[in-house]
Amino acid sequence: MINKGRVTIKDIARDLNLSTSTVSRALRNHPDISDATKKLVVQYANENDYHPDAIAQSLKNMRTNTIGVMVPEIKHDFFSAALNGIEDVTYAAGFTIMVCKSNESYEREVLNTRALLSNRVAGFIVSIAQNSITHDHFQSLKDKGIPLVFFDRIAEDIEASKVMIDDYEAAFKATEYLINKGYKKIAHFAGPDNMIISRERHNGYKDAFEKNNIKYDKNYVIRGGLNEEDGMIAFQKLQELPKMPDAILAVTDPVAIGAFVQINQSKLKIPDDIALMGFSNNAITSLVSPSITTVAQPAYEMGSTAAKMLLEEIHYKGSYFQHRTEVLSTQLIEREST
Amino acid sequence: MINKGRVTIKDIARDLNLSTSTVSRALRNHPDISDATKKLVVQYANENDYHPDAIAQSLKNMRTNTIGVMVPEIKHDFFSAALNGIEDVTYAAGFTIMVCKSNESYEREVLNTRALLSNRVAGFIVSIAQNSITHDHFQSLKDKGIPLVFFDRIAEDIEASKVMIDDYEAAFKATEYLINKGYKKIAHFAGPDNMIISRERHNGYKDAFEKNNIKYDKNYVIRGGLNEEDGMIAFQKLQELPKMPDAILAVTDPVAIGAFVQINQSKLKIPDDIALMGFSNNAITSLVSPSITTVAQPAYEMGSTAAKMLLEEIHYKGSYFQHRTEVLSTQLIEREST
DNA sequence: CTGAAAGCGCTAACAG
DNA sequence: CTGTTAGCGCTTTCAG
Repeated sequence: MINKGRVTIKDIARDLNLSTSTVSRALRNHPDISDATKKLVVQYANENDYHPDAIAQSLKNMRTNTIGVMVPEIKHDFFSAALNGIEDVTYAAGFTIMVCKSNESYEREVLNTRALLSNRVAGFIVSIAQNSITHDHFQSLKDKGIPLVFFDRIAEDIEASKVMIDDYEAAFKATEYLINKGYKKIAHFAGPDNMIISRERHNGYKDAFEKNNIKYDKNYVIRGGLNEEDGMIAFQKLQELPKMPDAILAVTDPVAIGAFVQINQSKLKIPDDIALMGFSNNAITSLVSPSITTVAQPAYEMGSTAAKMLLEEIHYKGSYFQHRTEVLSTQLIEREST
Repeated sequence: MINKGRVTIKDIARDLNLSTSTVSRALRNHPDISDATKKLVVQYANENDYHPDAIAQSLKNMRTNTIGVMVPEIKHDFFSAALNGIEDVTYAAGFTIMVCKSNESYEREVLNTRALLSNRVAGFIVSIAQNSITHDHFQSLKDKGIPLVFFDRIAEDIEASKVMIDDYEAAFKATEYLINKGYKKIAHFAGPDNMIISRERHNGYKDAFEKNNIKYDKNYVIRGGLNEEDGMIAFQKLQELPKMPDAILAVTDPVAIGAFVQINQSKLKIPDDIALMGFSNNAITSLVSPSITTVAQPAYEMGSTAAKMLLEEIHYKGSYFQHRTEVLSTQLIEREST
């Protein structure tokens, strides 16, 4: 056994005086093979701890049972929940996932795409990095005919399956909820302008004012990133304004948490001095005190849906796969912070 | 181009009137090849978007640049932080990770081990499932000569590299801290007895009483799992006791959070009626109110250290690799709950 | 029902 | 400096 105890089909064939093709067929339960031979081979394989070499199979079949997943971060609640959903679905389908994180960096995203490509993953599930400049690396996957599904942070300009929520509507409703609660000066901690989720949420926020005939104050829109540090920074910027708002709508829960921490370090009280609202329903928002009102985003389902759509495309036999965009529903969760 | 636009060495060789071996060597910057040929080949490869097929390389070289990672859960703070550390280190070394989760299930752990094995991962990084009965599947990896590193949830009976904290000492100090704070009846929400981290933490807890000449009350040890639901259940069991304790030491932060939620639903107040202490320093423990005292466990470092040790073993050229056990240090973080 | 042979993409002796 | 050849482990025609 040259390869450190790894039993191959060849070994079995030799020991059993059969050809490799017969062994291969017996193992895959091919109808041509007699039951006697099958039994013999399978038993021998089990006894000798034979396991097919997925690498060799992949090379031969020109396809792997691996799915490439790229997320900006692993540690964030939203993404780790989505990963959970992806893993559950792909596991059930006999696939394994290669997980890469872009760390919100364009360069790392490009390099990881290449690495996953080199590993001939059967398909990609991607949530785009905050700093992603172009989408050429994703377009080239489509050009190569590799199935690709985006979730949450999607690319509009690429024809692919997508899983998202209605960010516009969710932000609109969130803002309207605050307005109805009586808040008049509502600030928005927005995300980067190059990201669709940021833009949509910002637009929803903006339009809620219009519909309710309230003047929209540009100065109350603080632009930044999507993570906790960004929420801290945004609140600091807010404090430099001549007049503080009476509510904040954060583009994500991490941003809300960042703001939460800073607010608690100021003399302001939530919700009396300033209300706070997040976006995602991370576990933490229900546990802090006061608990934070937020928009529940079905992270696990977004992941599992993306995985299901990808598998569908991978298994699709026809010539032209019709891409869909699944829009999952959100839910406003009212808590103590508003 | 038969394989959907994928350029191979063969294609380049044909178009450039060279042999495949020359192209292969030129691409890998082999000294035998003339600079002129190298330049020609490399340029052509770039222009035509050539990327080496990692599957074919792996088959040929009998090794992949993939590392198999198995965790009980992805979503938990501790594991997602550890995954982050693993991903950063392996990415820097040019490896990609295949991530599987066992869902705390023995069967799934075994199946995943097989799947990763089939994919010929260069090595394994594992944190064992709560319900893992035997470690045969891991032993068989060692038998096959595949590098394996355990972190946090280790297997004592397997000779492999390990990354852990001194669970005994950490629990001992945590308990002693509570004792010194004046708490007399300290309950322990312990983990499953088959897990080393549970046993060690339990032993540390127990011995702290002995050293301080305090009687240890078996009834105050509630055994359960390691997750949030388990903390909830444990607290319910605790309430059935004739006399409530004045403090709880939870085996993990999720268990502490579960208890936290239940306590808040009872009439008891933290820390006046009952103190609460966790284990890991999950982000959430600092944000809830009252914030929870806990033992900081360096999750990211445990992951990155495990990855470094694994890479070391993978790259080791000698005949006998000396396994180490790295014990990372913990830190007691005092907060409002005690 | 079974076997021989070719080939997936790549690398590495071995020859020139 | 470059080419020929064989082979990694597996599947799959094609031929008996």
